[in-house]
Amino acid sequence: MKKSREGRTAPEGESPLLSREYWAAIRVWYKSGGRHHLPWRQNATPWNIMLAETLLHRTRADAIQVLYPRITEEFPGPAAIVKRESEWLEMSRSAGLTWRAVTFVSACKELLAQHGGLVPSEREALLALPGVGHYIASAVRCFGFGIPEVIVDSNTIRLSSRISGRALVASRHRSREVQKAVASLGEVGRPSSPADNYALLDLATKVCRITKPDHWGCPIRATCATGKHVIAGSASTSAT
DNA sequence: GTCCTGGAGT
DNA sequence: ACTCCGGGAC
Repeated sequence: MKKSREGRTAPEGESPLLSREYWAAIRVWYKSGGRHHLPWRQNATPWNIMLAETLLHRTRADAIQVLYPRITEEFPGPAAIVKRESEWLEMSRSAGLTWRAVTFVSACKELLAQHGGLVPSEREALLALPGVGHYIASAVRCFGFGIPEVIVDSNTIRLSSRISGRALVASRHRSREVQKAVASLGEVGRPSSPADNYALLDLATKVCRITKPDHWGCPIRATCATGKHVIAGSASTSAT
């Protein structure tokens, strides 16, 4: 009921970065190039997503991939985490967490105390949980609840930056500028569906990599400022 | 040794 | 807005 932020007018309607045809190309690429095998995508409940995103925070997906099935089996909900806290801490420590795992226990206690042990879908309620910021809140809402969201993380910031050719500083991911830039990735500039957001994340990690981006394997290279530049350059100066 | 990543404290 | 956190990959 109260969605209007205090931003004066503001709606300048971000122009979409990707046309309908390029979104179609991304979806085609995603069918074969997406990381559909990631275990937290198989059974994407709000709890599983919250757990997975917490684990993924500071670790690579490969490392969590092996640990995740065991953890979800051992801890199917916040009650299990609270009940066997030391087991949780020990198990998650091997993934390279520490204080984050402790924070997660606090979040689980709040889930039990204030949300009947269930992960809430409201953004404000999610953000109120310890260790849950904008990224995890959006991920839980989108991947866990199926609500279209703009996922702002280093991957989508990098995508937006390279496609538009506009430099974006990832450290300012909370700034309005970056939020809008990432939002413009969505078809018609709106929040994307879970599948589309998975596609963006996979494209970012597998093709639009931090180092050595695979421009030639990119389904949207023709509309990407960075891709166009590189490919045009290679036409005259290939070699090396 | 350096960088990486999102949240929180300052 | 800036800085720290903690382990792994390189």
